[in-house]
Amino acid sequence: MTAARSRSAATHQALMDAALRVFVQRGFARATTREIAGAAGVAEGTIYRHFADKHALFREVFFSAMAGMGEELRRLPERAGNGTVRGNLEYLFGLLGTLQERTAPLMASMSADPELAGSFAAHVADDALEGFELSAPAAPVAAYISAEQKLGRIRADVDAGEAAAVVVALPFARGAERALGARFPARGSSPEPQGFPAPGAAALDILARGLAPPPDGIPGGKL
Amino acid sequence: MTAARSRSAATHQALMDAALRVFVQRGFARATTREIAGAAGVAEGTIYRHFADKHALFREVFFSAMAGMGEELRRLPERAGNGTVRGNLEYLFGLLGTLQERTAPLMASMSADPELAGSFAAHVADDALEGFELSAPAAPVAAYISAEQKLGRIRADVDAGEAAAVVVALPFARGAERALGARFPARGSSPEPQGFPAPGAAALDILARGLAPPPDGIPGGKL
Amino acid sequence: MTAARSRSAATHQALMDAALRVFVQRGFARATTREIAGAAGVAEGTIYRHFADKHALFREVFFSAMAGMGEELRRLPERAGNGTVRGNLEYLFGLLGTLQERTAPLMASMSADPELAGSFAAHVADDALEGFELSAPAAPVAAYISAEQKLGRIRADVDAGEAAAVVVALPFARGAERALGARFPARGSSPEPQGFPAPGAAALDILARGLAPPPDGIPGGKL
Amino acid sequence: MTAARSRSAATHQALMDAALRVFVQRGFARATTREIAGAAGVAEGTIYRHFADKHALFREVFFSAMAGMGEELRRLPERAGNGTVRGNLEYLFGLLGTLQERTAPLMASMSADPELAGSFAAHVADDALEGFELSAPAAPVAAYISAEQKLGRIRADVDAGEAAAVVVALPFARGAERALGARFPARGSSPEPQGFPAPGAAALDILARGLAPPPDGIPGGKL
DNA sequence: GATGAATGAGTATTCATTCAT
DNA sequence: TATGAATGAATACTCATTCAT
Repeated sequence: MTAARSRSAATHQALMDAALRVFVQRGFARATTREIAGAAGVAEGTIYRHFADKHALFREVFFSAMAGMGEELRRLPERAGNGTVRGNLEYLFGLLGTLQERTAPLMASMSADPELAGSFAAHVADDALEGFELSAPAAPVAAYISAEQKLGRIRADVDAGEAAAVVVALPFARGAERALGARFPARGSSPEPQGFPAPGAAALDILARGLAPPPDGIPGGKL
Repeated sequence: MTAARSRSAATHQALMDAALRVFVQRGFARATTREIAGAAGVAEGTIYRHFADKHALFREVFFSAMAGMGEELRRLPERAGNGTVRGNLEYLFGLLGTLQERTAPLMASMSADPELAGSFAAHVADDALEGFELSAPAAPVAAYISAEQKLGRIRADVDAGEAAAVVVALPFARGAERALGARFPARGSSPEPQGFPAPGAAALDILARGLAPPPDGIPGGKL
Repeated sequence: MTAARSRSAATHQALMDAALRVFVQRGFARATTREIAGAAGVAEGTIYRHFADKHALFREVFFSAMAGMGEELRRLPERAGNGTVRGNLEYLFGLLGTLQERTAPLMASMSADPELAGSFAAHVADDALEGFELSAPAAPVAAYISAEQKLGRIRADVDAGEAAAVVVALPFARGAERALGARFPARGSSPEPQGFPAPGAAALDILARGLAPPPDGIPGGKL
Repeated sequence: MTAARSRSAATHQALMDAALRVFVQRGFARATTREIAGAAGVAEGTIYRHFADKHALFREVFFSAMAGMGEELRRLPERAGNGTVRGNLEYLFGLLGTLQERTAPLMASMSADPELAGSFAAHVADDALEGFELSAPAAPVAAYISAEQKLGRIRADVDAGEAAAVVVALPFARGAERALGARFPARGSSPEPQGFPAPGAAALDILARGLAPPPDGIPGGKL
């Protein structure tokens, strides 16, 4: 029975891995159950012993792709006061970059397919979400910014929520563009994935400066 | 003959309008030629008198959706030195926001479907692109920033290209998230399209401050 | 009016020519009215001013392809007694060869498409057949053989009808095979149209000998 | 597993049988996958579990129709010297007649449809041809004639290849004409399949005489 | 007479899903 | 559990034919 279970679990995992590969490569709509089963080395019918349907398979793959990230994100506010703000933003960018890298191609399938998104939304509660809210990696970021504001390391006169949105937008845009760029065979020019450059030192500088409190005695100044 | 031509042109436009609606509502993959024809009030076969295939229809719809935007974007550098930097960024956000609003749902279909993206990339040269480069709304923005740097209105020690990427990321992320949010029936809570709030005053402040030159005599300071 | 008529007649002929080309190249089933109209340099709808439908166009093309041949064939019996039997057979082979060459590809379409054949059979009486019966180029040949038998130049103990069938079969088979061979890209070997070699001297010899009356005083002999 | 396999094999065979019927009755171009599936008593999609596409189905049907014939034909030269030449020709006519009867309607579809013929030619090497060359049932016949020539039972001064072409032409023409005749609803007259009569005793006599060596001491004589 | 835009029934093919083994 | 043959509804696309101009 343990053997049976582990065999089943292995099949399950093989299916998830194969599905991720195929979803990323072809997109959900063009990913066929036949190809997924083939890539996993099982029969087509086997998919339906492990997942209710193609949508369910996608959901499970998606959740697995962002597993663990929620936990790290929720711990972000604890970093307030430690190191430099810029350093913490850098750490956050790394976190969000990884998340984007993992989920951007899958996300694209969802935003391209309302039916899929609908089935996803409908089942979000049923599956284990581990506290990660889809549209809100911004929430823990806002909490972090708020905490830094109380410590005087981020200027007090910006709305923490909006600031969080700005911060989160950067790696999001980068990931999305990179995912899109990967779809284009890149005619002639660069074989490298085009799109926005990774948010590097300059991007961090701009954001950090934009958030930094004004030098003592000097107000924000005109813009 | 004129009547015939105008009849044909009317059908063409009806098809484009209907296709845009259906592509946005269902996504390219689930948009059927039958539904598009039905929405346009013509027979299915009529589609193929006006467009080589579904991909060609998509391309034309996409180009039409971003018509004119390229021109306005390319004129951005002319604004350097006029008004305030913040004001110009606000104008740019409006421009990019409109562009995103129009193209985001179509863009999603492309990033979700490599075959579609491939056919798009393959035909980009053939269709009238009006100078608008797909992955580079950032280029004219970089030119604008560069010009402002020469005028001393943006600090000289940031890379114009990276700064442009940061600036462009904001409306992009907002548009993409909004498009994704629209896919979710929003269980219970807000009927409003969720996602990042529009880049508002706070976002502009942060960016403008991050780009602003240091007060006289004071270097960039530690971050 | 004469101008109008001749303009119309020119269009009619252009259509016939174009249709013949396209029917031969693509076969009736794959020949589209669009391609035929294009090849004739007229609009698609124009076809229907000159022909009731695609079947009618085919019929007219077919009849035109074998125009005149009937007359020559019917005069064959007049050659009995003139020249040599072998020489007359050679002449006949030339005649039938030409006929085959012209009609074989069209014939193939008919034998491949019962509906087309049916519409053809149904309209045979309505169109001008000029005395040419489809399945009976054998009839005048049989008459010729009969006449030669009476003159003692062909042995009397063969049935004229069956002998005619044998004679007619040769160019028929050659033409059919040549038409079929033309369909095959001829992998590697000869770029020439394969198939049976043209009925040449040897074939004529065999037939002529087979039909020749036995030498005086010697019966047919055992076979 | 055995059961599954036999079930699959039965479906495969049912599909082949049904396809043969429908191809013969309607011709390849007008044979719809729907009708074939219906005739086989399976769903339309099932066709594509057994055959790559309609062309592949046609090819397999065609090969199956001429299965075994190649073997018998290749053994023809072994008959040289046995029985009478006329008897051997009669046997050959039977063989070729059967082959024609089976393949003529399918052959017609190929000669009427270059695309089909092309796909056929392109895949001939991939499928098992069992040594049967499409355009050359004449080859083994030529070998037989050659062998008889060495034995003095067929006159030495005819080219074996051309003689073979003549011999083969007879059943070919008869089969082709019969197939064509079957397409015509036979207006009024004979309900019997029209066309050339079967190559009967007379035809055999003519050929046998044409090939027979001259009586001792008498050369071929004038023709 | 000629046009060519529009039609819409028809076609081959795909693919998620089921179910007997 | 796993299989894979079978399903059948759905889909993009074709093409002979019509008809208003």
